[in-house]
Amino acid sequence: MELKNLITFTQVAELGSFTKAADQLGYSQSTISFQIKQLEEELGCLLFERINHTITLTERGRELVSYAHQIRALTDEFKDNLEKEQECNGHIHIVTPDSVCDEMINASYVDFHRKFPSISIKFTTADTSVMFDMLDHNEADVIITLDTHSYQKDYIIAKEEPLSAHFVANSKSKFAGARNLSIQDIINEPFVLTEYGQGYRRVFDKELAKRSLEITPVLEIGRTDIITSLIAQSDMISFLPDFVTKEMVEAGTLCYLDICDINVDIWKQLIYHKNKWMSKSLKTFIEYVKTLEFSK
Amino acid sequence: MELKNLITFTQVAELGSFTKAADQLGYSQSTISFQIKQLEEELGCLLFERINHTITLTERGRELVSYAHQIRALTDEFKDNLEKEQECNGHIHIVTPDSVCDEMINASYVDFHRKFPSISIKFTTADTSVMFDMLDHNEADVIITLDTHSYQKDYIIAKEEPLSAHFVANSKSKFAGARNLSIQDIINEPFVLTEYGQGYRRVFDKELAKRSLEITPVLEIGRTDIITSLIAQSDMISFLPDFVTKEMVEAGTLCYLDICDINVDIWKQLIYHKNKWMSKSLKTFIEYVKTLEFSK
DNA sequence: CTCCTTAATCGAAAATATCGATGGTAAATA
DNA sequence: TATTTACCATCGATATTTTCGATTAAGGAG
Repeated sequence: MELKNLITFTQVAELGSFTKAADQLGYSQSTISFQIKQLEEELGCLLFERINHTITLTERGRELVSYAHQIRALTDEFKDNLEKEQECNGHIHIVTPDSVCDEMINASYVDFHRKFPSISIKFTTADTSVMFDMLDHNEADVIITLDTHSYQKDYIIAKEEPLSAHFVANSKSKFAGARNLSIQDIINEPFVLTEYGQGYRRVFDKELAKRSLEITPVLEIGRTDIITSLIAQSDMISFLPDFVTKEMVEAGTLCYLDICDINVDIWKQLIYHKNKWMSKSLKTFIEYVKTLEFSK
Repeated sequence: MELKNLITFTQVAELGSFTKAADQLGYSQSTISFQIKQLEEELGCLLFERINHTITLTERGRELVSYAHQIRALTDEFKDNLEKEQECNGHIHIVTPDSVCDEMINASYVDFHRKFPSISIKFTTADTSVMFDMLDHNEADVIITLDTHSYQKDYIIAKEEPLSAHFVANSKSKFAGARNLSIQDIINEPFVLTEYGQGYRRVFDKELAKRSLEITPVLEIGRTDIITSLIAQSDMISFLPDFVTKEMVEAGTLCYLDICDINVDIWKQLIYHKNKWMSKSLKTFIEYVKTLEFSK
């Protein structure tokens, strides 16, 4: 039972004539005969009675008219919805490190939701490698990484920015205000760092390794908000991107340490898979993120 | 958007695999690819995302699944209904003379309805010629005629019986009990006859005409129940099929007149059009009527 | 590193839909 | 009454569409 035949059928039923339906639908009359016959054979019942070359709907035919209309209504409704959706709604799954998630929720989410209320967003946090796996398995629509400035042919980088990062401590720390410190000066202090899984932590470790140095942190944790609040209450030191600490530094709670002999190259990248179907909402989201100052 | 494709689509969505759906549906895998592609092109949107040879439903795809299920449910419901109807229900339009209508309603309808409660019947009364017109225009499903023993290639006679008919009068009539009367003896009495439109009335007139006789009835009326009750209360005479008068004759209210020199050949016939679609209910009805004593 | 699975693609073959012409019938018209 | 018109069924030829099988490319598992 194909939709095409059903449409022909309803047209015939409405017009009460094969010939008229043929004209209306742009078929030849024999085609209409064929299509109706096909329907009748498939359903195993007569839909029209033909007596003296005029047709009358049978009982079954009348019922089919009703069903056909319902089916028609459903397909129309679906197509209407499709067009409306061209407008913009849908779900987006975005995966980021904890820190970025925090930042985006605090800084941008309310605004985004106000502008595009019909786009629903799911935030998940994950390690860099997991994020790429998720892209590969289409479990994430976009990811944001804090890592080296990487490039791979399977992924598209929608936006990227170098990120400045500093060693940070409580502003009452003995290192606060000290000028031209060396990494050696602080290497034995108690460190709180993000998990190794986070890209920029790996970049950081690699940079130390170049100098044959290594830090064994007293605490490793993904949640950067927890790290900053810990540092604020103790003499621990961390190494964090500025966007995480900026607020507290400006408020005078934390301060950057002036370590001159290490320079970590971290990038913040907005990435999606090259085969990703760009729904309107996904495009909208990406365009929106592009307007943001990434590392403010 | 053809139903075939929708079925394929739902199967793919359910199994999460083109290949599995192909196996299940008995298609080759390339056919599934083609059908889905066809759907996607027609709808102008991606239904599945393909990343690394695995498929994921898109937002639209998920919606289509829901619509497809609804459509599927509708067609299933229709087909179920079809099968149930094989059982037997529907409407039958039967057209008869007044007299037959009366008889059938009184004698058989209650029984028929008890046996086949899901068959609804519409009775209409009409003249013989109108009845045949109605068959020709498929306005009547079956007709019952009281007429000559006729045969025409366009019609199928499902059942037929010769019908005996008598001149009848009030049992207190001066002719009651009289033996070997001639038509001449009663030709000038006041007659009440059925309308000329009823076949057997025409047969009757023709028979008289053979003898160069003619009756001008004092009243012509289709309703034979009215004729009989009139006769019962007056000295009028009528000519009626026995099934109409039998009861009152047995009750002693009316009596047959013993007219020997006229013999009217009337048949009761159950007729339908040769192109008529024999629905189960129509078949049932006809079979039922065949079990009846037609002219009891 | 190899085997297995997956989906896309392509050309050939098969199946199907469509058309136009024809025929028969009934109704409308002259 | 004869003629024309309108209607649907049927048939053979044609056009279109669908399907298949083989191949390709790429990831995943062992």
